[in-house]
Amino acid sequence: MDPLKPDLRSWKLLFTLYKLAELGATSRTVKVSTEYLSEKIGASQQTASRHLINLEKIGWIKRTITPDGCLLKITSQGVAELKKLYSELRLIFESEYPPSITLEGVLFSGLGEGAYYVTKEGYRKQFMEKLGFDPYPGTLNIKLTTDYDVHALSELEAYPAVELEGFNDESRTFGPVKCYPAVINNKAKGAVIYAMRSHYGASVLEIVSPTFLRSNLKLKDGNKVKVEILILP
Amino acid sequence: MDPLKPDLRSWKLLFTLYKLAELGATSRTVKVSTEYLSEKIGASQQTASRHLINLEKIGWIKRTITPDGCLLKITSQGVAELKKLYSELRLIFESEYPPSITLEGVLFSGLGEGAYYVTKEGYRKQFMEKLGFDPYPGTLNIKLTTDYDVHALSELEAYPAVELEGFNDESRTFGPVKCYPAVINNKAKGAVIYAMRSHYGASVLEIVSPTFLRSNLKLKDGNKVKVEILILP
DNA sequence: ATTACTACGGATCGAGTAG
DNA sequence: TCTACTCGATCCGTAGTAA
Repeated sequence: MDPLKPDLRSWKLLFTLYKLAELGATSRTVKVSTEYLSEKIGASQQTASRHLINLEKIGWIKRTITPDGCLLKITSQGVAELKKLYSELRLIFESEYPPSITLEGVLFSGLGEGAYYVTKEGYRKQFMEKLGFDPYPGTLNIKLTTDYDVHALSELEAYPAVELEGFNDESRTFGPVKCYPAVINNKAKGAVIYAMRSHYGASVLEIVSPTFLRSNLKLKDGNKVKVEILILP
Repeated sequence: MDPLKPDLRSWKLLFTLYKLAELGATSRTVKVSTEYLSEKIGASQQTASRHLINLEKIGWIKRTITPDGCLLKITSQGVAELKKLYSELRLIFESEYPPSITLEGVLFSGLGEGAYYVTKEGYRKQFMEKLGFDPYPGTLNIKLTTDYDVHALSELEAYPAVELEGFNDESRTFGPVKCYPAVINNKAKGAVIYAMRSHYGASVLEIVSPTFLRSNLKLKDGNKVKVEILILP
């Protein structure tokens, strides 16, 4: 029943809350009988009553019982719950792109040159500015193993990215780079560097992060790694 | 499990569908394991699996099982379900007014003059045009009995209405009238006529409909009548 | 590693009913 | 009438496990 950890249980209540919102309970105090509500939610009068009791308990509605119905109003907390649902759906339907893409692959040791590029001041400054972290001097190389993952990565190209500008060094030119914020193994923050180099073809993910992930996440070569790439809205 | 009649049961599946949409399954084929999905919906792997089976059964998703996860895409039918939810929420939050207001009162016999006004060609024509029905020559008078109902009726004034224009007869002038489409006792279509006359003060609802409601709904003086007033978006 | 079956137990529901 | 309690029945999520 913890509203902070929405699971199937509180979702049932959210459905009832949603139906109350349909009756106008977000803006006005509405009078509904539990019998009437039960028809709206497709359950029994007793279930409707119980739901109202629980909704009041978790603070999503304010309830006053009268001899011929309940006077109900959704609290600001309840409205916030519905708005959360609403804005998530808006993101899904109004955004051109999916909110995230999750890929999986196998960790392997690269040639160590990721570190070289990442520590170049020209890039490093931009990592801090645009991604919000100072990159650990080294990258994680993930080999994609399935057709699905390779294909999904190729789709990524069309999505909006964080763009790092190219720059000139004393000795050479460094090209522009595209990055995508990402979450590694559901835990660590980082970013996928797209096409920094094409040594490995289109089936390798190169990941930069603020910490040494191999030790932080206890990763070894050959481990499966999950990378959730976040698409900018 | 009937998708056309959303209840607590199908809502559970809609919840899972919504979580799949968050993963981008509306626009792409996504690979998710039932274990991963179970975390997203706050349930067990087995429950996630069952939900996917049921979602496929009712045609909301297309599913391909692979050795390391399911390839899932939400069907157009599934997307339609989510859009229905989305547009309902949009109506709730983006509309200035509640979608409907339900009032209750007691039927009583009026002075019979409702019939006089309703049959005037000047009004009758507009009823047919703007409300879509030819009014039965007679109205239903509902006396509101609780403070809640009287107060709710007074709020109605601020909401957008169907406006019938005034007109001139040989003998006199008929003023403009505001109407609200309504459903009587969850069954019959009709309309509330607002302030056609103020004989009864602010605690009486006058209802016009295409049929003789007293016989149609088996109503007698003193019966409780429920009127759901529909607010224009 | 997956998916998804069976068995079980607790959560939830609806009938009856009290207040 | 209304709400909401108790109490069986049912449902459904979970554990264990097969494929």
